[in-house]
Amino acid sequence: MNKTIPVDEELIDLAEFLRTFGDPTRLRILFLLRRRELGVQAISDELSLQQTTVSHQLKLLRHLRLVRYRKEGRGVFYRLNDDHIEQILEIGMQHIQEQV
Amino acid sequence: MNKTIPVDEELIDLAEFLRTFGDPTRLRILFLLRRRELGVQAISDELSLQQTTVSHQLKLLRHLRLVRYRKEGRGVFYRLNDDHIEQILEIGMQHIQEQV
DNA sequence: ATAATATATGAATATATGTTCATACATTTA
DNA sequence: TAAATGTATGAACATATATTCATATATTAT
Repeated sequence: MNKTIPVDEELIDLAEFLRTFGDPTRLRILFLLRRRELGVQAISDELSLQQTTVSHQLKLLRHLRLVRYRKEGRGVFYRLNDDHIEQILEIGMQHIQEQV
Repeated sequence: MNKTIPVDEELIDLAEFLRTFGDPTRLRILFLLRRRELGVQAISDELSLQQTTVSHQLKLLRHLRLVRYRKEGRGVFYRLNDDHIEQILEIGMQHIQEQV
């Protein structure tokens, strides 16, 4: 394993990426999308969040590539971007469920 | 795999845990500790950070169990808590290094 | 006991972040 | 084209967070 410290730009990108997992609302959206692809409306309804709140958070999730999306008709459908996302959620859950 | 959404308390704990990876200073500390156990002074010197800055961040890292520590003499020596920490750093690095 | 060394903590401040309101943009239907 | 539907965006506000300064606590050495 490579034990060097990443350069500043990488550290900033990495922090930005991992920070995106650091909000309960975004986590709810991610856990929901872990099940299946969903549109904005469906996410809002399922989680009882305002559409604008969901859209703002999805914008972040898109930019940091935690989710992908496709447009169909007047809807936009989101899903998790790749396996990394589920892996981090999984490891995180393991960690917090450990006896302290 | 279990596809349910964690309950609120878990979501808050998980967010708090993962958010802790979301700052470049803390990431620097974690990558440094990935190599070997280190005292506060050594961390400050190595990363050119003030001792108080490092102590404040280590307090966070302790509380969220990203690091463990042991006291020896007048020093306090920190190391990564468990494999989860390295795993998340590793997956995160993979993610940001992917071609966009 | 006093001084020296190592680490931790509280308050203050500047910056970042999440949610809401208002509104814009895009696509489909009438 | 106008209305309806679905989604996105900008500004504002309240709260959270990172760093610094001042100082406290703990351990060792004199």
